[in-house]
Amino acid sequence: MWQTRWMGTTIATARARARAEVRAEIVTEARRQLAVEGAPALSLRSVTRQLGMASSAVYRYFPSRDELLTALIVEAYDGLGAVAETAAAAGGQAFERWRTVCRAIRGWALENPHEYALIFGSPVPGYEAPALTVGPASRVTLVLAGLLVDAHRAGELTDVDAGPLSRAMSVEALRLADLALPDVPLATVAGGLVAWTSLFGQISFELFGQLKGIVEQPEVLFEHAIIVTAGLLGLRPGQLPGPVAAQTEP
Amino acid sequence: MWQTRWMGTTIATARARARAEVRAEIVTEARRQLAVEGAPALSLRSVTRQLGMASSAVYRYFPSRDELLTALIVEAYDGLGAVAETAAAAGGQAFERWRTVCRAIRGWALENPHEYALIFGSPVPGYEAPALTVGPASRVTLVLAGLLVDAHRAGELTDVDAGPLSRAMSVEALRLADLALPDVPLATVAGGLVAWTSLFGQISFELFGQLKGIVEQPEVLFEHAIIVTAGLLGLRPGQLPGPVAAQTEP
DNA sequence: TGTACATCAGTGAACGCGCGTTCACTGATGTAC
DNA sequence: TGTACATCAGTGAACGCGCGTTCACTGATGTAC
Repeated sequence: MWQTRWMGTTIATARARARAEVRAEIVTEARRQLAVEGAPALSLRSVTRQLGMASSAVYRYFPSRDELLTALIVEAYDGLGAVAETAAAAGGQAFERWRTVCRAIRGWALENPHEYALIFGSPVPGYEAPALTVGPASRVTLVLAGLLVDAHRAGELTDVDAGPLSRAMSVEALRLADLALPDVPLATVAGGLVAWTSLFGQISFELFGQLKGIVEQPEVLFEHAIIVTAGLLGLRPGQLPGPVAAQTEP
Repeated sequence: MWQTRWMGTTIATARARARAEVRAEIVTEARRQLAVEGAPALSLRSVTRQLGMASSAVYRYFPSRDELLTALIVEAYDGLGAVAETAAAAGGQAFERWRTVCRAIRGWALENPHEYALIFGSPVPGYEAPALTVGPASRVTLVLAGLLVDAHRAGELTDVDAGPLSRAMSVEALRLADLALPDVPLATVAGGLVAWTSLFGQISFELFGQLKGIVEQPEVLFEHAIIVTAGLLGLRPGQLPGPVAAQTEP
């Protein structure tokens, strides 16, 4: 079926393709179980059981459970990163983009709570994320950074009035600016860091149950947080405080 | 040894005391293992092993592993609550108190990372925190609320300029104000919620390794976050931007 | 095109582990009279 | 003060479980000539 004139390479490709397919099946099933039961309940045996293979077969694809976990972590980061990138690509005013990206990130988290917990929850003791997760992990962060760069270039950043930065904070901000936020004012970079941690702090509190009994409609608080954190970046809503979309009823 | 004239009650008390002591030993040992290995590695068997008792003995004190976990969660909340209360009791200007409490909370988290993860990290699938954790859990939150109430009474709150609140946000803020923040302006209540999630978001990012490779000195960013989030509450540093204490060198 | 050989995905049994929980028991502690 | 009885903390063996990982193997897929 796969034979062509270049038999050797083509057949080799077919085997490699089969290999890639099984590998993908394993990851897919693992992701499914992660989504349903959460990371602690995920085991190689339950994955292979579900796939109808011997439990030892998985070792042809992953040298250990940790490697499979790593694959899931990478998938999670990539999923979140893709969502954020798509949201940012929609364009529009800087404030609107910030809002769109924030909502997209929260949306992804609500749809994939266990994946979110996997990457933003308590670290698994004994597990050290390998270097290859760094790239996927930075996609969201780079989206946020790019947003600030664009806003600055478009002249949409107003001054941030948090008082002068401490010297040490200036050093941190300067290093980051050189890295990913060229020309963005340091006060905005510093505020951006706080907005960044706030954003995920908000989502974690919601997902991990910390708002229970205190905030009845987390999405309402989230919308408020978007506005407030935008202020930390030097972003203001358009001339009129536009309609707040997510005021859904309970 | 314990005999007195009221033998019955006294001896009964002695037995109860012994019981309480063993129970405390179990919890102490469990807490020790939690601190060293983290919650996932904590098992009844390892606790009793370390204590030199039969693994079944623990069932005289805790009907299941989850009950022991609950005890640890309560202890963690109480520890954090006590630290926050002490910090708030130090008095001073509203901004200074905010800063002191924030630092105290972070200090506790850094000293007790696994306890912090236990209460603010990813929830354990299948474990539902029982109602008796609610009281200890609210201690920190009430400290923060009290701080705003005091600041308002002392006239130390300036206006928060985040634009008008959405109607839904006003409803949330009003309910909370009635609950624990009498007379505090709704914009401050709303900002306080965001500051609250930011505070813990910041700490979680630091503890869970999310700042790695991005922020070199987390305490520097934390000090900045204190100032910035204070702004969300309508709190400003004193007349002069006072010395920032935690600018330690690496 | 045909044949001998190499590769390698997948098997199934086994190892060794630690876990939470139950249960019938022993013996010390406390109680009632 | 002494004795019969009740309570209950702690024991030790056992149950049943699922886990990650290893290993010698089979048989299909691919390669070299």
